[in-house]
Amino acid sequence: MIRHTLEELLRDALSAAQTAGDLPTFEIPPIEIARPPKPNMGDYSTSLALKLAGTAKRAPLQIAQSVVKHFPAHAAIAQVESVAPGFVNLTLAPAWLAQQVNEINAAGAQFGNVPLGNGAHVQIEFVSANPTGPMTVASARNMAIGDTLARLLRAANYRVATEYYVNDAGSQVRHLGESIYARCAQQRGRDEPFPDDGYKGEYVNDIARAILERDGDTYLQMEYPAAVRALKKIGVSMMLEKIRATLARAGVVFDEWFSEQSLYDSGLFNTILDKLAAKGLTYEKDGAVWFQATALGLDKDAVLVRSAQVVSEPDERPTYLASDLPYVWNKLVTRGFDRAIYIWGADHQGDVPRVLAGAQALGLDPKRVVIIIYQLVRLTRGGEKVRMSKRAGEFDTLDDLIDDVGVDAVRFLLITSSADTSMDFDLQLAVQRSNENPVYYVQYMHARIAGILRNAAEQGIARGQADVNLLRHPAELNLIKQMLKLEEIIELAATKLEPHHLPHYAMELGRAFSAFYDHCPILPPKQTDAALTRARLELAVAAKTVLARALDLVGVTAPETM
RNA sequence: GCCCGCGUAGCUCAACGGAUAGAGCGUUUGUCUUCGGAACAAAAGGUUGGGGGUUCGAGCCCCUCCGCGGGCGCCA
Repeated sequence: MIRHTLEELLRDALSAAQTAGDLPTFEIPPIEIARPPKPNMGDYSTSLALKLAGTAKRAPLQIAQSVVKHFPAHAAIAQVESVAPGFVNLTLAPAWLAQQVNEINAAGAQFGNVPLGNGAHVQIEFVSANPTGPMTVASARNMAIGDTLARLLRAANYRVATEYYVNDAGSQVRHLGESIYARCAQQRGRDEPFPDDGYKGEYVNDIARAILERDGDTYLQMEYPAAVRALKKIGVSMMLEKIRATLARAGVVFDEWFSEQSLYDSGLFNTILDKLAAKGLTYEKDGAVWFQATALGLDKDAVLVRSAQVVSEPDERPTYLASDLPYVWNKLVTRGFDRAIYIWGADHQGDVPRVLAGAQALGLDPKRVVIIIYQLVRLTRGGEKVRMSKRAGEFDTLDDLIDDVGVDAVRFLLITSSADTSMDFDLQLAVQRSNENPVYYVQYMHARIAGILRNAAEQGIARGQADVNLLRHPAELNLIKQMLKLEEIIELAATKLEPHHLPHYAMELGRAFSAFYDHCPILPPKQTDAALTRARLELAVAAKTVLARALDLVGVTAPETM
């Protein structure tokens, strides 16, 4: 990556200046490179001279001048200059830039990959919505962030496993089973009361109907608790199928669907309790089992297993935290992931310290646990706040949103702002706004290139024997620079786990192509120079590849026609 | 009350502690007898919520107010 090359060259320059006595001897800190605000300031810049002024005991500008003086010659660099108050600006060489078109085309779909992760094994767990109803739009941001992150980390040389944590233990899924039972009975004409905590959505009726159709009255003839247990299992698996289908529409496929219940069935839950107890980090109080989180610096202790007085069902006594602890152990020890990444909404931020403390209590390095908190999307419809309650049956499904707005627009929109930003999302506006979503601009540029390539083929223009050195127009060089930036964006986004940089980059790249397209005719009859046609076709092919990659990383399609 | 996040152009949002704070949409104007006009070029639009502080340099870091969202239970 050119950026890293420049860092090394700057380091060499500093070191050479020290050897020559132009600068005093001091330890050279990590070199940070930025992009200057204006094009006439070059392509890259560094403020290292400003930062070194103290340690080097020289005026910033003087340090910058020394760096320029000792900067090694390099084919990629056309100009190095110092500028007040102490910046060093670097300009890339046109000949080198033009050559990069061949490099990009040689790399093809691999272009943009960076070695960052060194093959480390990372798990990303996301969505993990309760399997008690269809996916709602409330899960959309979680899904978009998690899946884009997975794609990004793969591009950054991590081994990535994606996982959906299925909350199939506890009272919520029991309520689902009870709701299905009630609907089955009602559909058979029985006067069965609907449970207070039941799920009132119409989809429960659909499930009941399907079950009656398939299995007849089997479950209605069973003892109630056994029937609920059976219907719960069937309901969960049917909901998961529905959720899986919705996710597939959105371009999201999970490597693993991990059952919460399995943590209890396997005995791992008890093992973890024993481990904590052995360290003296649990105690009993009022019939409940507590985790002594205060011993790890937290404000208060947390309940792991509720008392019989509070929760009658023994299976439902463990809290969320109780399963989070064996789960993190399972991730980091049983399965040996180097890092476990969680994507949680801001409504779970309070659980973060407890899980990290729990990991630490179990002797795991908390740095291997990364919990990304995203701010909740504020859903409105025509300015009115939308309430989301699966239990009351009031919610907007993700399927409906995809029907109305389209997968590409939804994903692009949701990933454009950083996880820390509370987004406003108006379901009514989203439909109208779909045509002005920037995603279409980027896709259009891709389709446009595809159209040009089709035209070229029709005109019998074959690729090959192109001399990319003919590419010297500012719009051509700028487009190449933007394409090269993909590597930096992937490295940045993967390092900081911030997928929102991708859509902004895609727009920037689209603009660069559009400007090139407007200023530089490619095909006859507009372009009469056959050699230039071939060179520009190479550039167009490269641009198409990079645009497609940028879109794919966000999970957006790159259409050949629109 | 305490904890976390956020307050940037009319709207939705960007901006490794760096240079004159940028995009999209919207508004206004222009370009082109369209290699795909879902385009390009330009303009208007800002005291980065207020006030202090640190720094050569602050939208970004610290303090403090105000506002918004979320969390603070043997709920899940």
